[in-house]
Amino acid sequence: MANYMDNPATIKDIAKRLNISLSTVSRALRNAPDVSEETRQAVLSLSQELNYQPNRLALSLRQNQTHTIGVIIPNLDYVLSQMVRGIDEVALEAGYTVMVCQSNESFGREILNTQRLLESLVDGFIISVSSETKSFDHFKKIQDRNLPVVVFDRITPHLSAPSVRLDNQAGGFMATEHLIEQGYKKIAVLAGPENLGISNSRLEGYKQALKKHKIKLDPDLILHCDFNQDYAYYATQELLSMKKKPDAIFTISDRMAIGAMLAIKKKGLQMPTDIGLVGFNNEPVTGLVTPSISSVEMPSFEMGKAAAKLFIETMHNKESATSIEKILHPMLIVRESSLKFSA
Amino acid sequence: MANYMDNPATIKDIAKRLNISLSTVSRALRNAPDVSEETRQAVLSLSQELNYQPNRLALSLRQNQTHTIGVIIPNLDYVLSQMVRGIDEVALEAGYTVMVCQSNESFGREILNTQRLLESLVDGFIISVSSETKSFDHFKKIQDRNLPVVVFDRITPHLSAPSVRLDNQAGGFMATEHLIEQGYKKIAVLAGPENLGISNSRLEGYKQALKKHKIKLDPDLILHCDFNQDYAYYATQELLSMKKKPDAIFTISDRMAIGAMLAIKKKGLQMPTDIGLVGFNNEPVTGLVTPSISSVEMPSFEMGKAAAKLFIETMHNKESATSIEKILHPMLIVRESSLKFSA
DNA sequence: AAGGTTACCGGCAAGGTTACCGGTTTTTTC
DNA sequence: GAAAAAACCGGTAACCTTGCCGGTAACCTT
Repeated sequence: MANYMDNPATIKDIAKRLNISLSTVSRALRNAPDVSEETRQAVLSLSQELNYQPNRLALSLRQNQTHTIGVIIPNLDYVLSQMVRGIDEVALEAGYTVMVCQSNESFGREILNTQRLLESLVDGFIISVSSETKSFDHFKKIQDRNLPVVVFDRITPHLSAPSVRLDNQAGGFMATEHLIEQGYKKIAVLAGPENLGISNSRLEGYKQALKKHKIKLDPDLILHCDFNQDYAYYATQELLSMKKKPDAIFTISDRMAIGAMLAIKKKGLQMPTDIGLVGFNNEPVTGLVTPSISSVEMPSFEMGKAAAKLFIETMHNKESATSIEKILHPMLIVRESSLKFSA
Repeated sequence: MANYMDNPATIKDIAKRLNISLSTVSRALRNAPDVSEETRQAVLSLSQELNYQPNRLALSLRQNQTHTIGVIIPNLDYVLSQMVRGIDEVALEAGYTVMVCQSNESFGREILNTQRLLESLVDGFIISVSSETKSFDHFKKIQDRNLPVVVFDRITPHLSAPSVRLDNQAGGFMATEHLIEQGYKKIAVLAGPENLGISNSRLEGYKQALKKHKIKLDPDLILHCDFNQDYAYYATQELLSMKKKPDAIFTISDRMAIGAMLAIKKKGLQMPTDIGLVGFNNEPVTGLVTPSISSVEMPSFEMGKAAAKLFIETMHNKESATSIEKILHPMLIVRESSLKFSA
């Protein structure tokens, strides 16, 4: 009744046509021993003729792995897109497919994503946590199942797993020191959300730079706000209406730097003379606005690749090295917004 | 020997513990009839206790569907990220997970992606074709397997499938007409790759606008080049060194508009007085540069949602309506780069 | 009292693949 | 020429779930 050509061919079809057993076909296709060259050739050529493709579901069911990596990220902005491209690159090469889920910075969504990916029986996770996330129970479920996890970019001490991250502290340090060297005295920071590791590390770098150059830390110059252009805009307006107004601002992301820039312009101040500005991420837009904005570059694409590589390593020897921490280095790109004294 | 708690519980475990058969457990869990309320409750409560999750692989194998959508896109730029977010949104809601693959505008990569997703036994595809793609045999393999396909954004007549797209011609038209109304006489176009539908539609809109306003078409003012800032930069330099230099440029993407802007600035010309500029996509960057760039906005997020919705519809009644074409409408955002006469 | 209906449940097969065990044939070895 | 080794192959179970069919008991019908 059913036309054999309708559905994709299976080893069963091959076995029937060649009058041999399933096992033999399976062995032949996998280049296992215990198959005569003759039958192997017969199987191989017939499988080509029938355009045989192994059924991944059956395979996964049998072998208990899906060759799929679950990737959870807060969004798909410029930096994360680059990282995803890096992950994709390495994963594809290694025979994995990735399932990318965006949490949209929402805690609930992150839980849902985790749940869904677990149901999809992914072989493991590559995660960058949402900024809303304060509890980590949903990730414990992953480790309960003994699945490998790599965290990247936004890492967290609450999740013990191999990680790939930027040396955020160094980034914060070099941005701040650069401003100091340019003669700025009262440097404010627009830090990100308070519970986010990368925010605090970059802030730590800022503090370190002040300390090195013996500048007293002024807590009023540190403002926490969301990773968001609008929030940064309002925060900057606030800063600029202070009595002891800052003469430079370091923002922890470029999105925020843009917000700051707009507020500065609105106020009628000039960069870099009245006020200096340094951002973070080196998004292309920073080089296009006027004045162009100095920014700390992170090797996003490389970070994505590193995360995927680390994942695959972890995958292959599960036991070892839960405490591997791969750290990539930032680079300061100096542009007009902070260059008081041109070189 | 094996600890029962090690591996996720299966219906087998439940059956054993309750001393009933697999079938009964299955029926109870699916709220099928032919199960007494008593046993149903017993099954349900034990399944909760054991934290039972149905194994999706076995389910997929049995039911011949994976509840997974393969998404193939050329890259993850601003517009496509929005679209993917839209797709994600709807898919999640409908119980699907998506596998996003980037072709990186490479034909070979697109073939590989298609292959991989087919192997992963996705239930269907949502596709935006790469700009390099001129042959469509790899997509035929999808339709050979009778899998539903929805094409979006970059659609192509060579692939007969339901589609979601922007009214690109209208976009090209409104951009051009706007420039004409602002008094520009010699309007050049930086068109995209020649074989790409969206390029040609936008170009068609341009021609239509010229025709309506009885402006003679000058073929020298139409330049095809890659969707790329650098190419656009050089193309614009070329345009500006012509004898009969244009007084306005319409670029088919914002990325190209940026390239054009840089070339114009380099040449020392002023926008909008010396030369007008309109881009396409309304990326945030267009509102941030100086002068801000007018651009044609497309509802990317909505387009993604529409594509996913259409996919799910197609999925549910496979036979019907291969020729559905959902068209969304663009909107012109006027900014400084083209506003000769302020309103 | 014989037959029919209903409510409930179990057995088996199917879906595609591979691991394991055991069996048969051929080749090698002394 | 017999025994050991090697080469080759088939059967079955396993992975987990569901669909189909058949079966048992209790109840209801005439």
